[in-house]
Amino acid sequence: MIDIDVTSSTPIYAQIVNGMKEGILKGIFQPGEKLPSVREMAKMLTLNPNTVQKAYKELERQKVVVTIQGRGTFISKEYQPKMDEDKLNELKETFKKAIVDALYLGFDKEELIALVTGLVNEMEGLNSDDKN
Amino acid sequence: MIDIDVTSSTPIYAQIVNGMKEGILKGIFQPGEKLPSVREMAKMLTLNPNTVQKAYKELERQKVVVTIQGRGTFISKEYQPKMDEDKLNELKETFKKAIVDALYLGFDKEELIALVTGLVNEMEGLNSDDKN
DNA sequence: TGTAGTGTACTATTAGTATTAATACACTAT
DNA sequence: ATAGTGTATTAATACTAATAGTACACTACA
Repeated sequence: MIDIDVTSSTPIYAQIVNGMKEGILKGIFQPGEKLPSVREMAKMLTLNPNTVQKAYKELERQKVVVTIQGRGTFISKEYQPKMDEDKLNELKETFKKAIVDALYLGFDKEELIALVTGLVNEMEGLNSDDKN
Repeated sequence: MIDIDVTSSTPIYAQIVNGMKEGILKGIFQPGEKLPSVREMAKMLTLNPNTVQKAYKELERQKVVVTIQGRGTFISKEYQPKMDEDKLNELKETFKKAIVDALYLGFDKEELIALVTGLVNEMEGLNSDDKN
C-alpha cells in the first residue's frame, strides 16, 4: 500500500503522509473511501499504532482526510487548499533545493524539465480522465 | 550572503549548504574563490562557528568546496558529480513530494511546469553565457 | 621565530523530534 | 454488551541540531 523506508532520513509518519497524498492524486484512494484503521495500518506496515496515528492526524490537519469518532478515517470528498504566501515560499524552497541537487548531479535544464514533467504526468495519470 | 531562517524546520547547517550550492550555480561564488572563514561566517550569520563548520564539512564531503589546512575553504574548480542510482531515487522522491504539495495547493500541470521552469532559469541565469 | 589567522577535533550541555510502549477513555455499529 | 473505531496521555529511548568552550595543527608572513 505504502512503501516505508525505515532507513530514510524522512520520518516514517511523514512518509505515510506523503504516500497517502500521492496515492490520492494517483486515484489509488478514492474520495470518501475508508482508510485502514490506525491499528490495522500499523499491523500492515509493522509500525507502532502511535506512528500511524500521528500520520493520520497530520493528514486531517491538512484536510486530506476526515475522521469520525468511532467510525474511522476517510479520504476527504472535497478539500479547498489555501494558497497562502508562506506555503508558496516553502514550496519554492523545496523545489529550489531539488533543482540545485539535480543540477549538481549533472542534469541540464532540458533534462531537468523532462524529469519533472514525467513525474507530474505519472502523478496525475489515473485521474486525467475525470472531470471532478 | 545567505538568508538563514532560524524558524525553518530545515536545519541551519543545511540552509548554509543549500545556499552555497545555489550561489555557486548562480555564479555569485566563483570557482577557486575563497569562502569566509568558519569564524568569520559565523559572525556574519550570528551563528556558532561549529554550525558553520558542519556546513563546510558537508560541502566538502559533496566535493563542492575544498579545504586546505591553515589556508581556508575554497569553491571547487572542478567537481564531477556521481550519478548513482541511490541519489537519483532520492532526487525523485524530493521532487515527488514537492509536486504532490504543489498539486494540493491548487497548481495544475501547466502552472507547475511553468513554476519549475522559472526556478530553473533563475538558477542558472548568471552562468548561461559561460562556456565553462 | 613568533604571531595571527586558518581548519580541525573533542567534550559537554540544552533542546527538540521520532519512535516505541502501555494504558485508558469516548464514540459507533451491531 | 461487545468489538472496533479514534483519541489522549505519559513514559522511555534514541537521535539530531545547536551552542559553548577548549585545545591543537597548519599556513602565511613580518
